[in-house]
Amino acid sequence: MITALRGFRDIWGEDWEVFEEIISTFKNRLRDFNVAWIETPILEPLELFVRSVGEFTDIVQKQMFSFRDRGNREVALRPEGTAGVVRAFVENRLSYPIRLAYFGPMFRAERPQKGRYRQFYQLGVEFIGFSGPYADAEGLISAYLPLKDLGLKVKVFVNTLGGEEAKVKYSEKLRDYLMDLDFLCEDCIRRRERNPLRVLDCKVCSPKLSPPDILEMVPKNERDNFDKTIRILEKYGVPVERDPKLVRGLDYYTGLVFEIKAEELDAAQNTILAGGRYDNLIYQLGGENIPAFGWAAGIDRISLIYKPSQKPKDLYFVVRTSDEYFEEAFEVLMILRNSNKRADMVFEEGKSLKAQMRRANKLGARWVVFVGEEEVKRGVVKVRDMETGEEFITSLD
RNA sequence: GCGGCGGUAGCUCAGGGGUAGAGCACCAGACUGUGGCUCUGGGGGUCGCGGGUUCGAAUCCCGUCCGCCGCCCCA
Repeated sequence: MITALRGFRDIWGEDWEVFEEIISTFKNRLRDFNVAWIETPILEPLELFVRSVGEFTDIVQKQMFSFRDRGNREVALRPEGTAGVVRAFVENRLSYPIRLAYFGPMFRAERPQKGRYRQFYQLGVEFIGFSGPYADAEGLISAYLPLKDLGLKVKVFVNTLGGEEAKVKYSEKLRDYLMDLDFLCEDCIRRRERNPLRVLDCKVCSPKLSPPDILEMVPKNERDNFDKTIRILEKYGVPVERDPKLVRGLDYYTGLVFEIKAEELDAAQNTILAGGRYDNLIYQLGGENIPAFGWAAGIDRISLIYKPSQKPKDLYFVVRTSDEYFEEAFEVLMILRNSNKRADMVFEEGKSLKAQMRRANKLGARWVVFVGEEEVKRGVVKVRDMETGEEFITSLD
């Protein structure tokens, strides 16, 4: 048997319906934010991700599906959505400001786990040409509202990187601070040299730390923006919590960063949506110097906790008393479908009426339509309501 | 990429050197035109795959693939 590759999976039936409900909930809400939808390629030049996500990030260093195509070009399956959308924005010279939204599969060669796949689905937005605290706030609100619509219990964590300079400066200052400590765990001793920001995430060491706060290094205007953004968010009903340790794993973020976590999920996969401001990326990718803000939601993870709405299927199921009336039954089936009814019947021959009824029941049919000698003779059908058991005769709908 | 645990019927799992099991699901019957509930019967597995040990392996050993958990990282 040939099976799917590690970390890749099939999604069908109820699982796919859950996906669709989640996506359409986002679509409905994002419509109110006046977004335009965009579809970009799954395969892009490797260089695009090296330049945007960051050459030294883990994603680029060890998690990309990259290879040479037949023309010997270095290409990669997209590990995230922002790079492609920004590339498309620059390449097609889209007018701005513009709010773009996308949905599609992303690929990362990570170790699979629950809620963590090598092909996973993200729905995201890029608000290009918008800046300032109101823009940051509306961007975050556009992420929060769909999650509320889905009925999820979430917590919003925010922080600011205060611009590229403040980010670098802070990283150095933090390293200095950590170098003087003698109680760090083995992992953190290794981390403090290469990636001091990660030490802040360590479950063991973090509680013992009193690290310098990045806000002390953030320029005053950035700090004012950050404070004002939080005030706006609170005014519009988005409860936020500052997490001074929050730093995103992609290099392109420059200002506000945020993560939304689901309370119902374990820490390993509880971040269901994340994003932030990236004011330099468009310029870095050959465009004008345009500020932007974006986020991406992990649909696979959201589908782990979303409880689908239980809407009954109004399915009509046509049964025949004998295969003699197959043709008439099929005719009824097509009449139902032509009047836009969801309808089905048993196509295998030699199935007893009882077996057909069982099938109808299994598929959750609301109505069963009988076609038999009596009905054919009189040019009518008998309809049974499967919930109440009531039956009635009617001419063809 | 590293560490731990696991893989037996469609699903959830028991069995742990001597003929492959249960529940659920599926199929068919139980007053000859009617589902669900109940009863009866039935089909279905090269016990993840490959190699080794053994008279004999689902069972023990090695490898490998896949899954889950943790690390790393992230949606």
